[in-house]
Amino acid sequence: MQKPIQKRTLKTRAGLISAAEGVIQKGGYEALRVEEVVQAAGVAKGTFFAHFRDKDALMEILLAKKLNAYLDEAEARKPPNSVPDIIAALEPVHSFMTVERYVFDLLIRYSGATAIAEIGPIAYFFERYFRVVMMWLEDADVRKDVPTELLAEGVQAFAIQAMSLRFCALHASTSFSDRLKVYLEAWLTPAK
Amino acid sequence: MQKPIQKRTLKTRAGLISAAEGVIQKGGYEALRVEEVVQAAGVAKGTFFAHFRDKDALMEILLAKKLNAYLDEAEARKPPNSVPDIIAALEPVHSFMTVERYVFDLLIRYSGATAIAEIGPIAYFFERYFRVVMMWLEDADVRKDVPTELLAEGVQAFAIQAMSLRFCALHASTSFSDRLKVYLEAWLTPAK
DNA sequence: ATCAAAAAATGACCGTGGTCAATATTAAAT
DNA sequence: ATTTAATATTGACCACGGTCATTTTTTGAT
Repeated sequence: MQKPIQKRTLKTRAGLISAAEGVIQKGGYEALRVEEVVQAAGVAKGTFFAHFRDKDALMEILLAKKLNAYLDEAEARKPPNSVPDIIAALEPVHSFMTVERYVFDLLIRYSGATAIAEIGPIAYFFERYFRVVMMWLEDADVRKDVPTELLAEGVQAFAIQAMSLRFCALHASTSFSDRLKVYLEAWLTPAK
Repeated sequence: MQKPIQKRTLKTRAGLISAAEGVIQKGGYEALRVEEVVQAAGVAKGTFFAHFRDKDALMEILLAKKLNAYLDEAEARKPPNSVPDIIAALEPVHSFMTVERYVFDLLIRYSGATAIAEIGPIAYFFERYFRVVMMWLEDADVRKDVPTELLAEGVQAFAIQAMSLRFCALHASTSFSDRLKVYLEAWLTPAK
C-alpha cells in the first residue's frame, strides 16, 4: 500500500555506497570499516544498518556491481567458442573475483541462496554467469553427450577450484588461467 | 634448541579442546563462544589465545579431527571402483562437511594454504582427501585419457559444487548425492 | 499553516573476538 | 634450597560489527 520511498532515503543510501567505494579505493575491501564509511558519508552508524542488513550486505552490492559490469563487457563481444577463448572472455571476471582472498571468500559464501527469500546480488550474479556460459557452450565446439546445463555447472565448479588454488601456496606453481585451461579441456573436449 | 613443552601446557590445551568439544556437542559449531569454552575449561580468556592463534584455529583442529576419522573409515574398507561406490564411500565425509553452513564455509576458507608456513589441519585434510580419491581412481573403471591426478582434482571440485548447492534454495530439489552422481558420471566415464 | 502519523536518523550501548603488560609457575643451574 | 631465566596464565582492555529506544524529519490531510 504505502511505500513512497523518500528522496532522502535514496540520497543517504547512495551516499553510503559511494563513500564505501571511496574507502575501498584507498584501502581495499578487507580493510573497510563501517565506522569509516559512515564518517565519510556523514551519517550515524545506526543509519548504515537501517540501509543494509549488515556489512556483508553492502559488500554484496558493491561486488555484484563490479562483477556484473565485467560480465556486461564479456557479453558485448563476440561469443567465444573455444576453451581458450572462453577463458579469455571470463578473465576480467575471474581476475576481480580473486583480487583479495577476503573478496573470494565472500563470493563463495554468498554464491548460493540459503533461502528463497535471501537471494542476494551475488547469488543473482552467479546465476547470470551460469546462463552466459551456457549460452556460449551451446554454439561452441564441446562435447554434446551431456546437457549443456551440466557443462556450464562444471565450468563454474572448475573455475572456483582454479581460483581456490590461486590462493594456495601448495599449488602456486601453475597460473590460474593455465590451470583452468587444463580443467576445461578435459571437461569440455568432445569425446572421441 | 630449548623447547621442552611443559606438561601443564599439554593439559591446558587438551582441556580447552575437550571443553570445546563439549560445548559443540550441546550447541553446534556456529554457536560456540570462546568465553564459554574457557569457562568450561577453567582458564582465562588470554590462555585460549596463547594456545590457538584465533577461534578459527581451534575450529580447524576440531573439524580436521572429525574429517580425518571419517576418512580413516573410508580408507579401511575395500577401495570403491565405481562412481556410486566412490560417492557412498565418501558420504560420511561429505555429510559432515555440510552439517552446518558455518562449518562448510570454514572448510572452504581453510582448504588451501595461503602461505607455506600456514598449512593448517584442514588444508592437510584436503590434501589427503585428494590422495585417497586419486588412489581409488587409479584402479577404477574411469576414463584414462587424462591424468588420474586431474580426475581427482575434478572430483573435489564437483563435490564442493554439489555441497554448495545443498545450501542453495534455488537448487534444493535434487539431493546432494544424486547431483554428485550426475557430475561424476559425466566427468569420470570413459570416453567411448 | 497546523497537526498527526509514518519514516528516517541518531548515538549510547552491547556482544564477542582478540591483545598485552603484569603476574605466576616451572625447570634448570648453582 | 636459592636464584634465575624461560614459559604459561591472567584479566582488564580494545576494536569492531550490530541493536534499539529516542529524536528528528517528512508527508499528507485538514
